Amino acid sequence: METSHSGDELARILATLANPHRMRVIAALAHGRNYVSALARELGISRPLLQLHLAKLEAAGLVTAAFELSADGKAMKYYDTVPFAVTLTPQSIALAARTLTTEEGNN
Amino acid sequence: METSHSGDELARILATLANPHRMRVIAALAHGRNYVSALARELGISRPLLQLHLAKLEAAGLVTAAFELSADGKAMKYYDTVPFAVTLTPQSIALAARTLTTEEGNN
DNA sequence: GGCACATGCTAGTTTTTTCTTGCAGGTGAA
DNA sequence: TTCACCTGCAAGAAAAAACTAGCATGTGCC
Repeated sequence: METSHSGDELARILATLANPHRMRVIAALAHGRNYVSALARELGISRPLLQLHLAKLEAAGLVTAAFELSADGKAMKYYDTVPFAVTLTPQSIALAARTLTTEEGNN
Repeated sequence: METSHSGDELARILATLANPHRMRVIAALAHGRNYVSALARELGISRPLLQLHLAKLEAAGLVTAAFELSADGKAMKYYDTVPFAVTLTPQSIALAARTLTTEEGNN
């Protein structure tokens, strides 16, 4: 299910998804949840970089994070995808554009 | 109708749509085609800036351009939206991510 | 203790994108 | 000719995003 987004929300979602790393993160998490260090190894990127992308995905509401204690007592941060469905058409863009809050008045 | 996109195509489409100015351009053109100078006035942005955004929209295949002679013989460049429909879900992202061509092997 | 694993954060660099400014060309009409 | 339109392009500045490197914390196990 998908509620309708404001123009700013939609712009943020699109900007977030429009990145190869983040697309791969979504793809990896679609197979199942994972914690950041393992995910970084799986994707072959550095952990700080992955954390940056995860933060953006979470800010856009596309993934969720949950702390969990492993069997040996370590705190792991598990990420999972949030089910979303966004349909883009000229009309849906036009509708969203009406609620954009970027200040006008530029030349 | 919408054919399925490669990961790179999808990324480009999303990056292109994820911009307030370009969303407004799509919205304006959804009401009807227009030429760039008039469109710039309508949107309240400078013509060079609009041309930049139109070029990106055209490169992403979201709008088309056509030259046309006005009644008084001036060459006008008319832009129009291309009907598109892209649905975004974790699964569709995952599918597209498999065809990304960004070189891997970074740390 | 020392190693291997987990997390977080931040400062600084590199790269990309966005935007402005300014110039060029063309047309028709007064 | 001059004015009001239309187009195109490019150089440089400004802003935003991406990325690296490094240091901090904590845990359990050998």
